[in-house]
Amino acid sequence: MKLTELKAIQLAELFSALSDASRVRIIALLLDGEMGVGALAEKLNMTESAVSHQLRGLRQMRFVRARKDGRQVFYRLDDDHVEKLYRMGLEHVEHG
Amino acid sequence: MKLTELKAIQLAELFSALSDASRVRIIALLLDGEMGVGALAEKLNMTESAVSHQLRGLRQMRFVRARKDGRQVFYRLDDDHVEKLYRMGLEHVEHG
DNA sequence: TGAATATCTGAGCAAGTGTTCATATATTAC
DNA sequence: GTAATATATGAACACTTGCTCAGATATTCA
Repeated sequence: MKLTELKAIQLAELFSALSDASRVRIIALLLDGEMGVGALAEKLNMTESAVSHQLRGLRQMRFVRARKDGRQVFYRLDDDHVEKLYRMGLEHVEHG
Repeated sequence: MKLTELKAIQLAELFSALSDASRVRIIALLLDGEMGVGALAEKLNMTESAVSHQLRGLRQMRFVRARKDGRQVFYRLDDDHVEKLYRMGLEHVEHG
């Protein structure tokens, strides 16, 4: 399988986005629909700052998308690729 | 989507295995069949030591499997889940 | 306007990661 | 046995990462 160095780096970056338990849990919550930063923080038992930092990374990777409503910012998954990756990983973990 | 903390960690570990360009390139090479450490090192332009260190991680994650023949050790992908993850990631990178 | 709320941001730091280098182990050939 | 080859391993080090903390920005409400 031929693979350019650039694509290897892009692939690594893609998987890096899911290589942290906090981010995985954020994705898992967003699978059920959009959620604000505060609600995420409460569910995850993390500070809002920590969640916001992680969301920034996920946003830059185009894993999540933000929608602002008043002073709240609601996040949701950007496309269904993320969900596919997540489900395939879960399958591997559960009966691999 | 309910997700236990344990599974979040396991998922993160799974994706961590693919979160480095060197490992991604190793996987890409092994998609074409088994290969020895020296051959991998040459193709990847890495030291054999560095490759060996990475292979250990991939082995512990059950991503690759080793077969010893004389003084050479041939590595191959352990199952097809890895390939599926890889291809799905590539798809996302190429037309995401 | 000012206070309260929701989120974002930058600095700092402890912990983790990937490499190199030197050395150890294992196997083959002599 | 010794020498040569192939891989593995541990320590050290630079670099990255994810958090906390303090403070900035943006929006709503009185």
